[in-house]
Amino acid sequence: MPRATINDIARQAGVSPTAVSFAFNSPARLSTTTVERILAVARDMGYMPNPLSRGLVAGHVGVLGLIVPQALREIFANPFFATLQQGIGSVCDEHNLGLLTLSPQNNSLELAIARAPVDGFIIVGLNEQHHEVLPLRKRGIPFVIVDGDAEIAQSVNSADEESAYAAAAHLLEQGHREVLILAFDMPHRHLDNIFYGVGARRTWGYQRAFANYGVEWRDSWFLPTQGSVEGGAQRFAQALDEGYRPTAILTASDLIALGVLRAARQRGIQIPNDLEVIGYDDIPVAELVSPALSTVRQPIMEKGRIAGELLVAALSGDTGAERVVLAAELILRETTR
Amino acid sequence: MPRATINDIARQAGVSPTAVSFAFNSPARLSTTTVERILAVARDMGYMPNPLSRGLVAGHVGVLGLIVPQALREIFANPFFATLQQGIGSVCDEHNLGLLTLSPQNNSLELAIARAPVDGFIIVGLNEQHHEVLPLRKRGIPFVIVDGDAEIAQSVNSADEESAYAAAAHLLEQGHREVLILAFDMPHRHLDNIFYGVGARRTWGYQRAFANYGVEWRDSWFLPTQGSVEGGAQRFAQALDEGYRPTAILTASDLIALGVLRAARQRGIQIPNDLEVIGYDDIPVAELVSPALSTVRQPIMEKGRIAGELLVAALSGDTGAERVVLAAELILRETTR
DNA sequence: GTGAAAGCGCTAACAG
DNA sequence: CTGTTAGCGCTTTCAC
Repeated sequence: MPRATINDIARQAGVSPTAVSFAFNSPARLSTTTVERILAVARDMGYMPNPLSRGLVAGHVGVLGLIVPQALREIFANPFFATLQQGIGSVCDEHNLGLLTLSPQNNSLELAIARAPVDGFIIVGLNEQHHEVLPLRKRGIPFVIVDGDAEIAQSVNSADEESAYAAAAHLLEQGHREVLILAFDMPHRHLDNIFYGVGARRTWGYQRAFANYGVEWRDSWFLPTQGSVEGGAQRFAQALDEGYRPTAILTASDLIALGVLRAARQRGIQIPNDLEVIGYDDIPVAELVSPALSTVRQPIMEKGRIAGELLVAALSGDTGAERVVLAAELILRETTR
Repeated sequence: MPRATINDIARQAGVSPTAVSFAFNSPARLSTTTVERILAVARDMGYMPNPLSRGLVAGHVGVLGLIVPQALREIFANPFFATLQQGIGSVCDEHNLGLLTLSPQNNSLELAIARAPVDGFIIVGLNEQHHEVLPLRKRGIPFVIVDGDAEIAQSVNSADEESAYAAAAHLLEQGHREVLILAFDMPHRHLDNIFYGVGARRTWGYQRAFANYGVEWRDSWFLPTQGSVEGGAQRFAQALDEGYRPTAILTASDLIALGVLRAARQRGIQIPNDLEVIGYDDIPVAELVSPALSTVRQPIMEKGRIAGELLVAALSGDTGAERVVLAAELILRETTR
């Protein structure tokens, strides 16, 4: 049976559809008895106003969209996103909003964006100029970029270049010269931003450190790695098999670093004695594992909270174009000496 | 500036709105040149069909709703939900759906449900008869219950009674008689199901074990606890302050158990020598912490996947009423002797 | 190959 | 205090 509509209720209660609408939205405008009668009928017939129709008329639906160029399955497996979502979620909680998490549909983020019943977007890991993001700019929908470059839109980033520099500098300072870098791996379909954004900024930081310490930069020691524990473990094992003999490793995320730790253990490599490892993010498990992971801490939750707040502000017409950059700091634990 | 509508595009391209619609949805019905012209204009003006209007007409929006009676902030901080969402997410990935996570709005889940632009719901931790869920049954919207009782709706649960029995029995078998239970704490507004659902089933399991081993059941040793590390730590510390001297503890979740571990360490209590602890869930960190947590493993991801699949099936008219119960098993690690 | 018109379910002027 | 009416933006028969 099809859902009851406002007209069904109106007919059943012997009133006009308007009256039913009022009963739900501005009960004060109806007599108490009418409201009660209408609500009773509605409850009886299991009626609820259709959120789509309502949203269509109202011009908003009370949902924020979170867009990430990865499968949902991967997003929810990643503590970085869990923490980011906590930040965004805290804003949603305050404003009675829902959070819709979206990933590419049929390999197209643009498609996912086009179909999303939301009031605005938070986009992670893509630049404003990205071809799948561009349409949003022309369309009037508010969005904020997290971990990506933006010149017009609002954005929230952390100090990637500086913190990457600090991590690399620390290792070089200790005398390391065989430093392997397990960097982010961008899927081909998103390749147009490989030279920008978070990955690029961190790379610049690494390169600046190498230059500063007079150490030769070798592209062959810069390996794109899938951003998971599994990915880190595999990439590191493969590197060993290929003959790499690093004395230190920098990774694009803690998840990757955790994979390195695991693979190292399996191969009998002592950490930090044989190999020093520095991760990135400082996700909660970083300090729980043993040895505890040295890493770069970025304020992920804060990132989410700020992104959420900027978006909510934009939704209510506040059209500033803030570009927030949060500080990040090197945390030395037990995977460095 | 307001967003461009289908009419704007039609006017600009010198065609009817119908033609524009066709250009997007059934390009075959238009001449190639017309389609191109329309699409060009659309791209130019940054036009995208409004998902709400489209959903209103089509009768679906491509979004699954996940309803949990907790704040979003808490949901995303909880590895149980992260894993559950991985399961649901894998189904969404396959079917090109988005996942909308919702929590109570103005303290009302019903309100959140009413406003959600989704095709169906997955409801966690509430029974079918719950007053905030009941309206869904009358309304024609498909939903599946996870971790809750259902007689009419579909549901996915794990073997709570049996696994709780196993955990308690293990401790009693070892000779423990001072067993503290840190159970789920249900917010007042959801009190109407405190005697049902997951919490109740586990309690029955505990009680059956106590009876079986001839150990007296004391309600005062059954303490509702907020389901977080913090909650577990506080509740345990408080219990100690109140004079409880347990030799073993059963907790409703690993998060709570982690809190117990932390508080125990602060007070110099040796685990497992002074105190044995068994958690519940087997979230990923459970085996990473030290000492590694003994716990009851339930297949959380599988739970999510099955719930997602049941819902997707229901969406396409498959109106079975499955009640799935997954196995759970006791995993003994280092917090038990 | 293209357009007119009706309607999805709801809200909000505007009358009465 | 209540109802009439006109859309919100889109899709979709059904004609032309």
